[in-house]
Amino acid sequence: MVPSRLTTSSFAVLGLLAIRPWAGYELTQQATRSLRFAWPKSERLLYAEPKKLVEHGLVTAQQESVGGRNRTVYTITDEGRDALTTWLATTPQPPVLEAEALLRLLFAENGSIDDLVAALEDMASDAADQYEQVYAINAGYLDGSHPFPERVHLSALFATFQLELFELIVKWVDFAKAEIATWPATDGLGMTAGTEAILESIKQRRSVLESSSGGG
Amino acid sequence: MVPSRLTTSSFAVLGLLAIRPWAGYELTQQATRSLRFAWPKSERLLYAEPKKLVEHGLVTAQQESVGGRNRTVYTITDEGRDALTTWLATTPQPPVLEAEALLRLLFAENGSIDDLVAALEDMASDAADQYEQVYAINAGYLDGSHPFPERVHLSALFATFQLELFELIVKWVDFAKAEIATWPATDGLGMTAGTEAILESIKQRRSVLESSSGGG
DNA sequence: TCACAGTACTGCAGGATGCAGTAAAGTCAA
DNA sequence: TTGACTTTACTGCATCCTGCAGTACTGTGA
Repeated sequence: MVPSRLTTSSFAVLGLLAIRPWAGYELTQQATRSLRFAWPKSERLLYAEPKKLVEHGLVTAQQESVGGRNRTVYTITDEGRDALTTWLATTPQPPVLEAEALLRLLFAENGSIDDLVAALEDMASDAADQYEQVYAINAGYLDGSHPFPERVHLSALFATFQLELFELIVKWVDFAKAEIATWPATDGLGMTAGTEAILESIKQRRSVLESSSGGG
Repeated sequence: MVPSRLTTSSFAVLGLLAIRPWAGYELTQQATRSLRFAWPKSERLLYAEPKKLVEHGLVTAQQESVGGRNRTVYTITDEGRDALTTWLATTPQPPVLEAEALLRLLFAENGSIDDLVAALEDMASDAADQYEQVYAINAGYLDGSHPFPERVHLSALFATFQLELFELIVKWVDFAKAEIATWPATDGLGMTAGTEAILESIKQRRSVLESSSGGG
């Protein structure tokens, strides 16, 4: 049978296997914890990916007996390391954000002010929790407690992105709540003074990107 | 046959239909354009959703002949409006970010510095393009050119989130590039002076959320 | 008139998710 | 030591969702 094709998720798992060998279960735990904010995937998929990698010869599987119980430990092969390196030289997919709370903002005119505020507060609360988690983990790394100390330069840089993102969400929700507090209703408002001010401030904002390296 | 269950994507389409009736094709265009940054879904799904909504009685379908060609126009029902309002009172799913470029940062030790920088620049370039698009559309709304002027208060508020997010990405990539420029290689660096400084600054950051409304 | 872009979809293979289920081992308390 | 509960260690299946190819007709400019 022809093996199914390798996806970004395959390389996500392969990347973990490049750090050290993992059992299937460990892999799902590790991936949901450490990749949650860059490449969030279901446990079910994470169990399936290493099998696909074995079919492609990028990984080998060993049955192990720990305390009389079986588990499968996966180890990356030289071909696997090559495939990972090759993949890193390709172009990544653009980032994708899925935010149900923002969808509710766009359609807020069909619900109450309270519903809208509650949805945004949920988003902020999730972000605040995630901020706490990332903060707690990374602040701890200063004492050398990183599970793979030689990789801390990568984790730390990634953490700055996560924290800035969660901070942005929390702060934006505060801003949005202040604006919504001036609304008498969710529907039919159109160009209020507040909206005009927001659109004017957008127009002023422009310059921030011009000084940057952006270019496409 | 039992109709398949309504998903968040169903309500996304229902939300568009609450604004005005749309043909299937228009709906896919409108959804990919206006929901791209809150709820990005495939054209294929967007064609299927209104049919599901019809099965549930939330929408009606009319065959139309425009210039001898057929198309199906969908119109929301009263039940549809009720369902939308009910949905808006429920709790939203937490936001999800999928960023392949960040995955490449986490596994960068398996590739070159240039590969890593290129991946991050791709992400920044995508974000800069999206910034331009959102900027252009929203700056134009000041002259009253919004296709649904009574909804501009919602679009404008949403736009502030998008612009801040894209700006964050572009600026963070600049920061990350500056840090990476100090690296002699991608692998085995561990706790460099730069990494220590980053982790220290994370520790100092903490206070920013404490003044906010966050709380879960 | 002919190519090409836009309108207006459908079918299908296969990737991804959620949930339920299986089963054995560890953990804690009555 | 027995029983309840959690953790380890997965698999199967229905359904969801995506990407791609394909169909077919209309409008536009050269």
